[in-house]
Amino acid sequence: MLEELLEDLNPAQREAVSAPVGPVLVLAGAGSGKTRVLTRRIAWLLASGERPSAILAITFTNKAAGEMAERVRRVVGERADGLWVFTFHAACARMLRLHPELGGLRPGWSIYDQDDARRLLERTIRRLDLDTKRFPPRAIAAELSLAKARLVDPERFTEVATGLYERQVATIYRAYQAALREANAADFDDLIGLVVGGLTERPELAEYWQRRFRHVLVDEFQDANPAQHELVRLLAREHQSVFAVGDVDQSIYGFRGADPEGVLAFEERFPGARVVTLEQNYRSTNAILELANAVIAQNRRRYAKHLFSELGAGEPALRYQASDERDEAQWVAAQLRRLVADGTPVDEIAVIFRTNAQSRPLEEALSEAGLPFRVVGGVRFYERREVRDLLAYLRLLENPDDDVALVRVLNVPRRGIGRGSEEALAAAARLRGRSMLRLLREEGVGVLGLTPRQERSLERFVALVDTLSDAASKLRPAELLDLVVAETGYLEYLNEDDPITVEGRLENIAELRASAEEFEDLASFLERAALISAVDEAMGAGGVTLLTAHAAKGLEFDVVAVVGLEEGVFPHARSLVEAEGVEEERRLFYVALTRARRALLLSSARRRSSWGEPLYNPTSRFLEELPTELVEDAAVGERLWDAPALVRVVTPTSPRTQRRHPWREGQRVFHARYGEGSIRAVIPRGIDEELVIAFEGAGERRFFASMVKLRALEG
DNA sequence: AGACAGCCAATTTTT
DNA sequence: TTGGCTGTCT
Repeated sequence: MLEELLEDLNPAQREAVSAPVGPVLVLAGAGSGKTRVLTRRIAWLLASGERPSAILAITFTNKAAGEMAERVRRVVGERADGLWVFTFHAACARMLRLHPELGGLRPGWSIYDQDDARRLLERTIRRLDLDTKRFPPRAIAAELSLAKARLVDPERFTEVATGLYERQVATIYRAYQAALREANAADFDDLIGLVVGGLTERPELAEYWQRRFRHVLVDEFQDANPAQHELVRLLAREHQSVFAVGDVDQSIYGFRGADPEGVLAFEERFPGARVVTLEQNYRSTNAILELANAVIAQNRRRYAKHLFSELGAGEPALRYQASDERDEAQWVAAQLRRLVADGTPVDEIAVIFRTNAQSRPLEEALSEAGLPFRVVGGVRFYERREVRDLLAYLRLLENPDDDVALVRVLNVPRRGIGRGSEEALAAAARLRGRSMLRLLREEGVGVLGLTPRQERSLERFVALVDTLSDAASKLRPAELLDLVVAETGYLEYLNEDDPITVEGRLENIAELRASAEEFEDLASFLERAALISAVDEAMGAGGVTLLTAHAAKGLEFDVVAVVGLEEGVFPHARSLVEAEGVEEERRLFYVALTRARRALLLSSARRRSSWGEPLYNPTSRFLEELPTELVEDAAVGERLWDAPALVRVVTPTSPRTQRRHPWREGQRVFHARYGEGSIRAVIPRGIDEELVIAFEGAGERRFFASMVKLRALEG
């Protein structure tokens, strides 16, 4: 049984998987099978008789966590039940959900994502009478995030603050943390920080978790920040069984506090650690690996490592210098079209750029070339306004102290509660030391000194929230969501607000409902909604993938085009003035190159307009670093019309445009809340339909067919 | 309270 | 170029 788990592994992979229990560091080059090693190690531990619930496997993305759980399950089946395979944030959220006191939180606490955190921070800055020009919330948020990543709390921040500016930031930090606490909320960084704090200061809880997790495994270890390193250290304190897999050469999140030095310090932190290096690559041709090796060899701070593969010599990279970004995009499109005509599937192709802003000309050129494509990481699902609005309602029901959620929904849909009312409410709440909703409930609107009209609006809002609250404990999350939509008149609001976008927004709400459907309790649904970025949601549809180098990490494609190889673009201008900046950019370029299995296209533009202004950047230094014998220059002027006609183009279709149920007038239906009724009218609304249903006792109600949960009755 | 026009600023970003 | 915010007008 144990031996079986090692059969198809190479010697280095075997050594890692079967290492005796204790600290193990696996330095895994790109494409060297690190996920396979990690999942096999979990299977190995289970096969050795370890309980699943004693194992905590940590990743950075939900996608990676999902894949790992899936792969473990494939190997060990139901013996994987009870295993914790989570992101750092999800693992901490789960611990805090089980033990809110670990982080000084009360049950029902909220997770604030970047947007919520930024809003709270902005309010905090204004409240301190500081200028948001001088203290831009975005920049301050980044600074505080970095501080938290380094476990610098407000007290420590104050101690090390030099100069007036830093001292004021320290004041903001302190006030912001107080505001979070009052709202019974934790931001992303706090999820880690609060658990670390709790494990440090609460021995009885620390003991529980340290006993529970006999083994901690960490993927993408080079991306862990000091707070996360400390978390791993604390969790593994009792058993010292840490299995960390990482590649310093792929550390591309230094700007967010990731600390690849932590990889290098692993052996000090965990004495007696075994270190295994995986250098055999199972992904790319040797030409691609030699290009990547040559680039990364220019970096100083790294463990020397030389990737090789048995997948043949391969073809040199094709390089093209375009006149401008449009020319560049057209060249890429022409090349891709040729490759597709020759049989490369479109979803085995990626175009990688440094910044999202570069995608537009590529989208245009691919459209013109008739190639289907998808852009990864535009506006993300959970960042869409309608999704956030509805989640805010749900959050408020779970956590009445969540002022950020309250402010978000206070006047959405518009109900006559304007800035004046909001400010009066915020001030009064602050003065009386309670949250806004609590103040309204406990003291009424009378204490705010508002006009009768404003008071009435606020009272109506409180009545609405109370109605929803009463239902909250009785309904499943998806049903509660329906109720929120119905009671607030949210669909009508969307339609009035912007009829053009309403169709897409309805789809989003339907999708939110579908994901709510998977949950039995509100807290877990909200936790998931806050922690998932739904990057995965873009995956699946066929087409050329357009994405940033950051988003490309962990993915692989037959063909990769890396565009915009100019000084100031890639490497990014900002990196040129930062210490270690260019080295991180070089790692990013290395990540981009190593995504390719068979072929690489590299391009640059002599002229590129950015924000309307033309820029003339020299070609990227990274291009100069490539071995000349592995780079071939493309013929100048090769264009779309030189490429062969397409054999076939796969056009993505949206599965959600299909109707779920053919509702018809006169149909008898059952609704969980309103009971039995009959359909009075079916009105087409874009891709959706609006149903007018007359209920016995509940009167006439309107729903969108894609969202309402109805059971068809006979007759 | 809400609509609108002008102004400024602008990486990457798993969570 | 876009989007987000501020201040003014209705």
